[in-house]
Amino acid sequence: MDGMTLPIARSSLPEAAAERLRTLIIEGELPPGARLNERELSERLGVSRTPLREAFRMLAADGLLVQLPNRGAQVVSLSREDVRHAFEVMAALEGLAGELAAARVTDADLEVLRGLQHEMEQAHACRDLPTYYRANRAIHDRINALAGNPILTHSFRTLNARLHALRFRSNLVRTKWDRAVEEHREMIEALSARDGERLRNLLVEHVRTKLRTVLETMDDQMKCVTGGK
Amino acid sequence: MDGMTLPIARSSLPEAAAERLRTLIIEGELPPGARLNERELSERLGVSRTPLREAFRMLAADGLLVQLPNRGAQVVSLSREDVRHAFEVMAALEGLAGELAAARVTDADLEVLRGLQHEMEQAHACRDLPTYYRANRAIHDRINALAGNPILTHSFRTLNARLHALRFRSNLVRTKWDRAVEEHREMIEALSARDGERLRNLLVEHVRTKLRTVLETMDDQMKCVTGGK
DNA sequence: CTCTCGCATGTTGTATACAAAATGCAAGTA
DNA sequence: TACTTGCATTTTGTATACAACATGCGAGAG
Repeated sequence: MDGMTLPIARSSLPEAAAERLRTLIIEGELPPGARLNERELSERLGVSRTPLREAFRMLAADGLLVQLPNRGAQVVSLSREDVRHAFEVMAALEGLAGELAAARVTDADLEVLRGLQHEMEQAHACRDLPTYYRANRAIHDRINALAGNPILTHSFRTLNARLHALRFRSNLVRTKWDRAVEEHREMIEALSARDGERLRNLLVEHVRTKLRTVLETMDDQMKCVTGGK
Repeated sequence: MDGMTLPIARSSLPEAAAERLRTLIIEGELPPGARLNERELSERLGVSRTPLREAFRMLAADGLLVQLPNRGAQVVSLSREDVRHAFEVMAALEGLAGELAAARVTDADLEVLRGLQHEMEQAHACRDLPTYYRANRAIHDRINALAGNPILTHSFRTLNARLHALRFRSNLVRTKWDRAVEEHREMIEALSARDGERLRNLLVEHVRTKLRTVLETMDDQMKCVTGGK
């Protein structure tokens, strides 16, 4: 019998620990800059230091931690420049995803995307930010999946996780929010027309716009911290 | 005194081991598919299993190893599809690098690049493949560095390492070699003109051409293995 | 009073011992 | 002969002990 090869992939202890830590970082429980004490964390996660250290290595490779020799690991804290760099790469990756997706998308895929777009627009109309973000992310994820390139998807996810660690609750100015929704509509259009180049350009521009928004949010947060008094 | 903060970065044992393994893999000493016995390797590298396992995690994150729970690590072996995916992403990254580089390149940078181009053309004239490859790689590396985006550079290097593990001795057909050199000349031109878009297109096309070459080489090697008798 | 040096304490780095899982082989059965 | 089953051996996974290094504090000199 064949066809049932390589099914399981039971997660190992280091992987499980890494997954747990990833969540803690992205949820903000372990904030940027936090130092990670091995003994303390290993007790908290209920594993010994050995698998925990392997988990550290994995997260460091993902860019969520930085490890300093003999001084342990700490949660990465991104500078303005880091964010800009990450978004630049992100834009290129999303652009590629769009280009590839346009060449492979089926009518069934388009239906799903239109459904998500609809959901997103409703959330926009109701000013329901959480639902909006969920639908928004689902759309981007799906376009990426459509590209059918695991390496691309992996890079995309990794970069995304790094940026999510920032936890910018960008409380979205009306005009920008409106524009983002409009951009999404155009993206679906380009995809329907199988116009890869146009979709690429739209996505690149979309990500660049988001960068500007995020940077402004970071500035605001800076102001709150430094000039608040 | 300030300005001398964070200079050192003494390499830790796991990092050193990872670096060593990386070399062994890329040089082909550890061929694709090879299983890595922890005890044997730890003796060979003169470290214990603990740091070696951390090295494994790092290399796995780079995509040079795959780790199967309870079954150890083995050197990745790329399928045709994997190669195509890697090159697709590579093209996007190089394209981005070109675009950014064109916006930041100085006249001094251009002089260096023209020097490398000259070196490459001479190697081409002399049919000196090793020198050609070295100059070729130097040019691409430099364009990437010019982009001034560490995240981009890191992704680029990582993907490159993965592909180098293939060790395709593409014995370069004349026509393709000529064309590659010509493409490089155009790239320097676009860079001189600070034409980012053109440079991006050239680089994307350049990488796609290389993909075709590599795939053909892989096919040939396949033929040698399967149909050689 | 300030700065430096040295020690005490805590934290990370590595090796190793032990546990758990997988692998290969041989004997037994259909 | 082909296939299964169980055991011996090998290999990986985890915990822990010990060593090396970093950090912070206090005493003493300038």
